[in-house]
Amino acid sequence: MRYKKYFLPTLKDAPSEAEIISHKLMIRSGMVKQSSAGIYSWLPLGFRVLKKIEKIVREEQVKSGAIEILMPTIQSADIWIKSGRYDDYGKEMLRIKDRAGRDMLYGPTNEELVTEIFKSYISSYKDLPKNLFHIQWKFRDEIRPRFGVMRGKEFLMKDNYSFDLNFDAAKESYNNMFRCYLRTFLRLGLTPIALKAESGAIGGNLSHEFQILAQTGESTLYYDKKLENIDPSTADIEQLQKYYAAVDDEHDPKTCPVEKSQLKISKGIEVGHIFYFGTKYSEKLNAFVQTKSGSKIPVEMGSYGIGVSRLVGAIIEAYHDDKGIKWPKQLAPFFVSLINVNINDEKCNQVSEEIYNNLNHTNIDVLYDDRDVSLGVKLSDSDLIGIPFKIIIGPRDIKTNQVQIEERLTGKKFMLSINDAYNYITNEMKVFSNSDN
RNA sequence: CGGGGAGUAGCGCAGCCUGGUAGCGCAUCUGGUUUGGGACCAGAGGGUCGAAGGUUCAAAUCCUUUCUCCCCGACCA
Repeated sequence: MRYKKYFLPTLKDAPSEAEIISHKLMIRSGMVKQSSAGIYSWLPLGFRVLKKIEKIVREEQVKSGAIEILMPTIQSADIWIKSGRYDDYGKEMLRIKDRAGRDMLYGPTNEELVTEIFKSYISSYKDLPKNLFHIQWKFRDEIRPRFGVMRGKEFLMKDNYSFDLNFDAAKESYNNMFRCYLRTFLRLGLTPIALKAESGAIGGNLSHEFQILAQTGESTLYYDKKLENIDPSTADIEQLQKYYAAVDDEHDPKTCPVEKSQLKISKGIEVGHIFYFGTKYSEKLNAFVQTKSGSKIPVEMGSYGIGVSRLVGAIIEAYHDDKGIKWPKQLAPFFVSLINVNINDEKCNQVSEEIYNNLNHTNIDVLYDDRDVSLGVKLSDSDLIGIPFKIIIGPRDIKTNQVQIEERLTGKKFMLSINDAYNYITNEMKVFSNSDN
């Protein structure tokens, strides 16, 4: 992408409406624009990151056996009346009437709808288990939206729903998702902390919330040090659930089973939540399946959510410095920032174009800064938007066919020949894309 | 919803107390000089001062109503 052709409105000063660092950086880097309280437009840069996070979340779902569907944002009130939640959900639910005066709503979650889908087609134990997910915009009319996209009214959520014959199978589905969540967050570059949680409005009796560690998080977590070294491929869920982790208001130093030296305290942001709720919805909405013996029993369900748009803010909270965002490579909107120091220098242009074309042919996302502005502006914009690598092509070094490489995460800077620079970047790209799988 | 704060140019702000017809920095545009970490000089454009009503010869400024946004709390992916 050529910068001059792109739409990337960066700002030196953050609007006064933004309070926390991720919100400020998202506005300054031109990722989002607030439309009204808690509702945002995603500008090109933010949209790229959102899609990358969504892709990783999706891939991990699929790997874990969930099947993707897409349910509508607007739902009819009648299934919510059947489940009893039309009244329970209260003012958080945005209610709408269509032209015929029918009661509709903008979905805050999808238990009812997915149960309706399930029961329309599945009636035998032979078709179980099933696990359906979708990634769709939700709307919750929050009393007070805040922190930018971290607590918006409109947000992108991955939610999935498991259907099983009995409790043991449902528990296996639950544990499968538990593992999937750990893998997903680790792959996003985050340290996930799973906490036993109250299940709130969604209802149920087995529930964990997933927080990620970030200095500016909303809640204070007390947890066993060992949780920081989870290996998702070998982790034993039963074992993991025994590790201590609690939010501050549930932590009691007198009863805490973890030695003081083994106890870590950190701030966290909730990015996921999983629930087992049994037959709560299947009974009310008549989602019954026939067992081997011919009897009909309500299907056992669980639901699992990840706040995809919230993750954008949460990850920035975890990855930034005073210059801007420091995207983990797998999430960066562009992998490399190609900086032409002087667009009026013929050799600089020629070499820049050459590297730009080569990177494009290798399918490496490159932002070519071809603007006629000073080097400082280009460098600080690149730092602000958090691109992992810079290739700096300037008249001084190009005389000896050298370019400078700079790594955003480490601050490492060094000179390479033009060819080596290209090879270095493609190699970095390979290293990180292999480590994902 | 309770408590607090703010709406003046795209962004950040001053002016309001003490009414006299709007200003600064950044950004934008033009010309020139520059160019290795947010350049400089000269010039230019851009605002029904959130909205409505009132007081007054005169309102960004005083009064009333209203809308919006932000922060703290209860709620949540």
